[in-house]
Amino acid sequence: MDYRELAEAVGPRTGATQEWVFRVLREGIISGKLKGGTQLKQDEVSAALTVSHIPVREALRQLEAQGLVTIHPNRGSTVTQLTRSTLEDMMEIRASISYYIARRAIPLMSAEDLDELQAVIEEQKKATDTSEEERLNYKFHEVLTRRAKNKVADMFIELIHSNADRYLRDALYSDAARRNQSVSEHQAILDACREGDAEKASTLLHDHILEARKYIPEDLD
Amino acid sequence: MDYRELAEAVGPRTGATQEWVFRVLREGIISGKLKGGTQLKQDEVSAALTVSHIPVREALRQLEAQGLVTIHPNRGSTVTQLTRSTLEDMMEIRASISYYIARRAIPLMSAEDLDELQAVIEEQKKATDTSEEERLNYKFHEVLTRRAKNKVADMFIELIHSNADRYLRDALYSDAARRNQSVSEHQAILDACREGDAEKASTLLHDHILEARKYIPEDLD
DNA sequence: ATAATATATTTGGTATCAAATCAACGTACA
DNA sequence: TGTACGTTGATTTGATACCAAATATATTAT
Repeated sequence: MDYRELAEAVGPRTGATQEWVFRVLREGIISGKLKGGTQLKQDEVSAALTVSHIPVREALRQLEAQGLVTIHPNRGSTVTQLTRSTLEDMMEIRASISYYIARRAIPLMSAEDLDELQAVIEEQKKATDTSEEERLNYKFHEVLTRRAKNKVADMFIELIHSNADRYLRDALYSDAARRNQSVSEHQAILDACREGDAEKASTLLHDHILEARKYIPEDLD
Repeated sequence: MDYRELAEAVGPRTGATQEWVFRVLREGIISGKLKGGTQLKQDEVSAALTVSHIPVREALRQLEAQGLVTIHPNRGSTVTQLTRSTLEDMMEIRASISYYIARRAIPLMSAEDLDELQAVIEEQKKATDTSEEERLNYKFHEVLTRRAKNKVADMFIELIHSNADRYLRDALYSDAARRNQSVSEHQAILDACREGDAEKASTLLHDHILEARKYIPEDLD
């Protein structure tokens, strides 16, 4: 893997070197360019990014703490390879937290919030390429999450997102049938929000997220 | 703060230095010996533990990723000081995840599991000192969590535990009334498990955990 | 063929120096 | 008076050079 290519996508080194290395590797992993199992040799990374091995080590430790990298003591680091089972676990927790989020968020939602969600759905209907679809899907859930005003929920959802979605992307956004179903589920959730039926909306959101379990790749483990 | 004292409590340096420093600081923070807001100067720590500043920095980065330490760029690190609001957020997410955990765990519980939970409750009734009470309370929830077999739930619950409980300890275990209430709630949860009523047990557990919100110290923020 | 040993590679750690950052303080100037 | 501007000092941050420990690979001897 060409780390310099990843670095360019992230932009020039601003602020702390460690933080920059962290962002470069993180983006590489989340985007899927660095696949699960890839070895991340300290000297290779530091040479490619023209930094010393010190900030690289720190970046790797941080990535490990977020689950994105697995450090095998004295044997190097690899991009974390998730198992089917762990991905299932993540989807179930994401669904549970999202249920809570919706229960919290819906009573707090303004007309503008509902319009914003509707606008996202309209964009989704027109979306063409995969990355646009992914961005909009993220946006829909992000608007809901933000409204619940729970920082810990935000963090956990973001953590699951950064770890899991690189495995789900292909399956979730490749076929049109799945995409249409997802958008109409979003519409149903929004409709329930409009009716002020928090219980219904929360349950729909919960089940909508659990759907992703069906799209976990077969060829893991 | 005397870091060497903390180091002794953790034990001798085995394996990687970085890992040892991490454990020393982590234990210090979780136990409450290092209070929120305490400055953690790299040179001070590295001098006290007779290691270089490199493993200290790595340990601090990891602790930051877990929320236990806050790094102010170029201005040093402090033990994270949680706000009331964040603690409330944590309790609500802990309750939501625990609801899921109970729903999952109860159908999987064997007679031995139920006996184990009952045994913990009996011990709780006899417990004298605070640290024993805390250990048993942790144990009760840990048995349930373990049975749900969801690694991500384990991690998140553990993360919240390590961040929040140092703030709740005093209030939760100081007065006897609260303690008795907690134990009888555990009993009610176990009874519902015995009846195989997962919905009831889950709801009881959820509300039991939310109770902790009432015991968040006033003097935060 | 297999066990033991040597060699190379990689990680982990230390010492030391240089640079960057930021707070705090003080001074000049409007 | 009080705001703006430097200066100073403490501290973090990063780099370089070097070494030690662990692991993997190759080689040799039995």
